Amino acid sequence: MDTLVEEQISVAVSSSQSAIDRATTSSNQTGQNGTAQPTGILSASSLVSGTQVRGNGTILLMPRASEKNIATTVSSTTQAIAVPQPGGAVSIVHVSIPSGTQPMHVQSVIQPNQQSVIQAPGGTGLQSLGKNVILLNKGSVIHSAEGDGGVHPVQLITTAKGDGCDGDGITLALSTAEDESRKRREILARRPSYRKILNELSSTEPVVSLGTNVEVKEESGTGGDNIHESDTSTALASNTITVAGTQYHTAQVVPASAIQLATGSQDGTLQGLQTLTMTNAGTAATGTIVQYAQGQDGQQFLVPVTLSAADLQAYQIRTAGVTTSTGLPQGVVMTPASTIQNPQQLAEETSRRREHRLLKNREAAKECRRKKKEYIKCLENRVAVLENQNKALIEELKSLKELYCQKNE
DNA sequence: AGCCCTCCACGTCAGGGAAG
DNA sequence: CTTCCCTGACGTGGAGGGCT
Repeated sequence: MDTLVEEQISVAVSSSQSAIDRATTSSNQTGQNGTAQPTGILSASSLVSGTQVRGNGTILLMPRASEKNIATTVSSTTQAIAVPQPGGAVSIVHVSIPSGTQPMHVQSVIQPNQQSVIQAPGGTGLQSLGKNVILLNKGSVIHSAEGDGGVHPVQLITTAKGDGCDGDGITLALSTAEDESRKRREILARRPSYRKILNELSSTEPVVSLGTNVEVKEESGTGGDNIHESDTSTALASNTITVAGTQYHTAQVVPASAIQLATGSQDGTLQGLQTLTMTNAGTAATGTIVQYAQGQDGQQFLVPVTLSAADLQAYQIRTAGVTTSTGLPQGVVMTPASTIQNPQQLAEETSRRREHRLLKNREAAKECRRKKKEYIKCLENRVAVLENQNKALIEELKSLKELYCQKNE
């Protein structure tokens, strides 16, 4: 379970010397695209120094040093508050911001690189909140309970890469009144898409994938096999692989070239020279492999196979037991291209493909479980925030009822 | 200590969906 | 259509706790 770090931060905002960085905005901001934006929009360009606008859609306003109790003066303009959490612990942050005559309380659960929910229950209204709290990751939800008890969603407009902007531009805009109720329902009812969340999560993390440079590592517990595979980004040479005492030779990749085959006699003397021209119709990503193996009857096969880049990564062939002084097996028998006639070879190829698939699936399953756990964590955080919000709304309703009763008396 | 239960992580299989 | 990736489902083994 996550350790919830509860912090109490009392914040009064000053105009210039506050320990928190502030993002200021005016009622007529000019956005990054140069167009005028409506009131209440906080654009990335308005952020003051110390503010980090991250590529993953996070605006992080760093408090200076480790100050947590900040005494500043009230400002009528925007204040942005950020609370970094070392170690990635979930923090519940309560912030009191003087706004006019009444303090506004903001509480949030913030988790690095995850969806966060920032909420500000209270009667101070959305206008203040919309200008005050900016710390969110992509996909975050910001709620503000207005005095009427309604919950106002704050629309997050993120100019992502590919839409013509630089990818760092993030604007926070208040939604229009006609959208509010609909969006409120959507935000509250929306079950975050598992896949979407995971995509967003993965976009903020270095992706570990099996690229073209595959490093094959066999687990020590699986028979102690020790496989070394050549880096396929380089030209493949003939390498020797020892697996469980059996020697394997990696194939020689011949890209659209001629192959010279020298067959030797039993005593190893050079009897003749055969030249095979193998045309490689594939792209540069493909290669022609000449593989040779010794069948159960001692007959040896030479099998040219055109492989894709993926296949080249892990390709290996089994050598014949005895080779001549030329380095080529004795009694070479040519087989048609892409036709593996040796049952043993076929079985090995099938086994190799299966092992490769299982390895991939193993990794995928691990990744899937990891993402699922993160997703569940995210849901738990959201539940916690919504419960707090619900509690705050109930309290607000209670106080409003009391106020109403007092007025009527 | 031995047994049982639960939880957790893992590997594998199967099926669906996306991409080429 | 094929290939690859993702994910639910299932089985397995280890760890930890409770009970006898």
